[in-house]
Amino acid sequence: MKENCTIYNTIDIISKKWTLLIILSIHKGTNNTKRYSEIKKDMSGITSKILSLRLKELEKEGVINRKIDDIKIPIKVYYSLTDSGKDLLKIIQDIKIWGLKWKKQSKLTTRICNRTICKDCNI
Amino acid sequence: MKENCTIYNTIDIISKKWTLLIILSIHKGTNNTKRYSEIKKDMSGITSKILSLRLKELEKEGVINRKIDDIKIPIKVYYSLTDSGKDLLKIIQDIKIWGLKWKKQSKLTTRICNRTICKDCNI
DNA sequence: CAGGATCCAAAAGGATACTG
DNA sequence: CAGTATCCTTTTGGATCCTG
Repeated sequence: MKENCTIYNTIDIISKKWTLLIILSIHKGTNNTKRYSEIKKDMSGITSKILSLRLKELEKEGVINRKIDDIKIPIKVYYSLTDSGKDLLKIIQDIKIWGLKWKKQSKLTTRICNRTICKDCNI
Repeated sequence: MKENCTIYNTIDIISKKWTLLIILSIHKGTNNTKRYSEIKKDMSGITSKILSLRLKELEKEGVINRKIDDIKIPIKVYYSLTDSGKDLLKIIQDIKIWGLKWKKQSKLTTRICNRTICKDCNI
């Protein structure tokens, strides 16, 4: 089952901690692009190790692109969503909608993101 | 971020190992209902500990219902999807579609579920 | 700036055995 | 049948320090 099930395998890709939030963060950037340090600033609590790990995984999975500008120091690295990455935004939004619909009451504060366009998530 | 983000929290609920597959398995049952042992039989590889753990989590989250029939021994326990559980099926299907669209080529055997209605997943 | 390296803590999951 | 209990392994994530 594990080896052959599309859902099982796909869940494996997208369900890791921070992953979907990272995709959202990149999506928020101008032209779907954001730099490493900007993403890190968005994710309060993430460490550089985990962030670079996730970014590597996502790049390997073809969900994001990595573009390095090392013409001048300090170098800058830009991450952007690929087409498949952009395709994930719909799923992320559906997950959000499900959460708002069914989970809003359970762990709630007024600070939770509950607008159609979320202030925190921008989705 | 962790505390207030709907997506972050919702991901936490649905991304655990086996969770979505369990939901699918229950969905496959007659009237969206399935017994513990039947679910276990569906998930090749899962242990009873993990299965009962997931079922408890999902019940607590209001995604599934648990109905016990202990009139005669051996007792039987029936699990079914709640409305919020049924609502997740759409998301699961979208995840599958995403996986089939973007991941089919990457780790592929012909045995992967790739029909509109999957033989393994029934979704 | 964008990470890599190292070490460590915690969590998650699996194997096995047992029970009302 | 539907789980528990116990023990153990693996995975994951975090803290801290370092570097081209």
